[in-house]
Amino acid sequence: MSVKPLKFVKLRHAHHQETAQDYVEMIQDLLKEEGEARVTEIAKRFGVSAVTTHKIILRLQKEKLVDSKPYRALFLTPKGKKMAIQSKKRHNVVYRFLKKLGVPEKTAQIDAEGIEHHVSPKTLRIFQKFMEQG
Amino acid sequence: MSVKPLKFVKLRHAHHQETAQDYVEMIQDLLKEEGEARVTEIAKRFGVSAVTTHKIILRLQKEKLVDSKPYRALFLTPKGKKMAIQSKKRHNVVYRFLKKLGVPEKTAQIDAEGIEHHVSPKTLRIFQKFMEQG
DNA sequence: GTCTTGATTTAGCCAAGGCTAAATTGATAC
DNA sequence: GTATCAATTTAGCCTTGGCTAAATCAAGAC
Repeated sequence: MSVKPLKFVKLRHAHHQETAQDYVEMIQDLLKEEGEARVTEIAKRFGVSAVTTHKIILRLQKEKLVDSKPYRALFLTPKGKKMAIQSKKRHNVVYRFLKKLGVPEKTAQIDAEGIEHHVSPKTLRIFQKFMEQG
Repeated sequence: MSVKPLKFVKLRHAHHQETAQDYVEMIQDLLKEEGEARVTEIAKRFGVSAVTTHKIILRLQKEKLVDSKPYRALFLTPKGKKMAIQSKKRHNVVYRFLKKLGVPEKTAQIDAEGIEHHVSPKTLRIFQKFMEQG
């Protein structure tokens, strides 16, 4: 058997993107639902402290995904918006795919949250086709 | 819309288990394939340094999943063996499920590696049923 | 028995994502 | 205009999982 680090290397890279994707998605949801996105509300929804959220937001600002002034609400940059839209789309495909398969609502929600970041474009297309036909 | 930290909290807990599961699976594979499991070979297969692997092994020893004496090969405790067997089983179900769906070999391998840790027992049973019938 | 060599371990660094406590600020009430 | 209060930020700590360089050890060569 040959040695295959590739899949594990990819896995580590995926992990590094997960937080960013979850956060931009959340910010987009809040902008839509509440009209604005604030650190405290994000923290509450993720179940972490506001400090943790704040630090992650700082990183996302450095990565030009999030835009904001000190002590003010958060916005997405065009880059952040694009990521949010793509993430949400992928999330929905995974979630609907699981439900179509017969996974109960709540379980589908929880599992989709974990699975979505590890579904490659190829697999996603297959999930989508399955939903449309199956 | 209500606030739901639960799914994200579960996600963080899942992450904390991932490394342990990947490592006990790998150790089991090496014991079977090579007769013994050594730090260097594990590191090579995961694509990380031997030092990183060593530190993770130390943690797994503290958690009573791995057993070994300094400078010697690694073994699984009964607890570690049990985890390895369950992980491998779940991994195989996810992998075969993806292939059954039509995902190509290599993609199925990569995606399964990321997805497996986020598939709940309920969803896993549905995957399994789909394979047996579908 | 000693030497060499490759494997393992230790030391010490970094980033990410957790936390609490304390300081700062914005906005609202008065 | 000032005081208050909640939200935000800073400071400082922890763990995990990365790394390189250096020290230690086991095992085979001689």
